Amino acid sequence: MEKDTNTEVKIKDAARKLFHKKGYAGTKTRDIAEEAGINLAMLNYYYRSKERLFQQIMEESITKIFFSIQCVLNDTASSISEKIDKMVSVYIDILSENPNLPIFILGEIQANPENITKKIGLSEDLILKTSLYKQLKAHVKEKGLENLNVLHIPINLLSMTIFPFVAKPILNSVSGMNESDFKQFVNERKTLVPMWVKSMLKID
Amino acid sequence: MEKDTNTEVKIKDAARKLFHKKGYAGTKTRDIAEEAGINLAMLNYYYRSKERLFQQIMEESITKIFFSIQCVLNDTASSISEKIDKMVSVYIDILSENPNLPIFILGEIQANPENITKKIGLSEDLILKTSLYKQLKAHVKEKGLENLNVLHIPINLLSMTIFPFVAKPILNSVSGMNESDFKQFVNERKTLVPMWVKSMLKID
DNA sequence: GTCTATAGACTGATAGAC
DNA sequence: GTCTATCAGTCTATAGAC
Repeated sequence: MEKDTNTEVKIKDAARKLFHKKGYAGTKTRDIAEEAGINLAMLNYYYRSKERLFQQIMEESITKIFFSIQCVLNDTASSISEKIDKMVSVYIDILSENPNLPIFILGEIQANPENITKKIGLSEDLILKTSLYKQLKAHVKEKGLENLNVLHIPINLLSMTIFPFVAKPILNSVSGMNESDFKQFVNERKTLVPMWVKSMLKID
Repeated sequence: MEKDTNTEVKIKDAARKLFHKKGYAGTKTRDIAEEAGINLAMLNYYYRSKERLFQQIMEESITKIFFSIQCVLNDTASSISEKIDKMVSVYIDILSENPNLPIFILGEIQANPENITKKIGLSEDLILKTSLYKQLKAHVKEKGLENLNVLHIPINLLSMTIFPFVAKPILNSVSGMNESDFKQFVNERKTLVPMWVKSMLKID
């Protein structure tokens, strides 16, 4: 067991912060060392190389954004309505604490599609095989919405939940929002987004 | 007048492609030269520096994604409904031809918020002072939706329109979509997204 | 305008002292 | 484990021939 401010942890925390903000190519190992308050040589002592350090950060990031909600999507005990509420709430909490996470992952995938999508297990299990997806398929049939491609629904849910965070700096500029305004705006969406999505499904 | 495949244009086309995909830090001048089929020295002959070339690409990109729809948003002759239809349609066409544009701009802003937001004129004119925004303010009052912060509406419109493009590589992996499936999926949204947003506003 | 060759600065990584 | 010093490779940019 190590104390929670030891060198290894400090390096990873600094790396996460800088990789998330600047991406792999935009982050220099010297910047990570400076941010962590340690020597450049320590980075290679603990993590062998910039590439290996990046892989660790990327794996943790993928886990956080893709697998955090899997238990919600696959809870066979909960209804569609409950899953929608929970999903939006969980995501908004995650993104509030990791605002740079979505652009980081999407940017790295765009720059290097083969590496990222292959390395991580992005299979059809993530959406098509979830309990939520099966419930949605049954629901649209029951409600006479057969013409609706069900995939639009989770996409809308994720769109309206994630997009305000990726557009946050622009929102600040074009609407004069400050940090506190943004917090309130996003908090309103915890109830609004589920309401809108349920309306698309004729729930309630 | 120059022929449309001259060196200067070839360099800019190559630079746009690579900057959009890899970002500023991830793009090397040698890669731009190779992609353009010209010599590295030519890049500096025509554009002085990587930084200046990037600024030109960035300005064009900002114009394309922010100012292309300003005429739609400020058309005093059209209704809210017509503006929504047009906005989604125009954006989907732009993004279909420039799929890497949103992540490029959002990524550069995240990496360097001061530079980008300040350099470009991201004032309140872009949304708060548009004809659409005024129409929306009047509409929610008329429909008894005063409790709704109007800003949620354009955010939802942009969310549901742009997000499928930024998540395209993930969508391919998790849903088995190919290029043709994606085209159809996005095309469906040209009618679905306006329908959903109008429903939020109790239009129709 | 276009090329080759190279200068000059930066970056990732390591050797070796402590 | 931590530091300083430095190597080897890469990157942007330019000088100079044609």
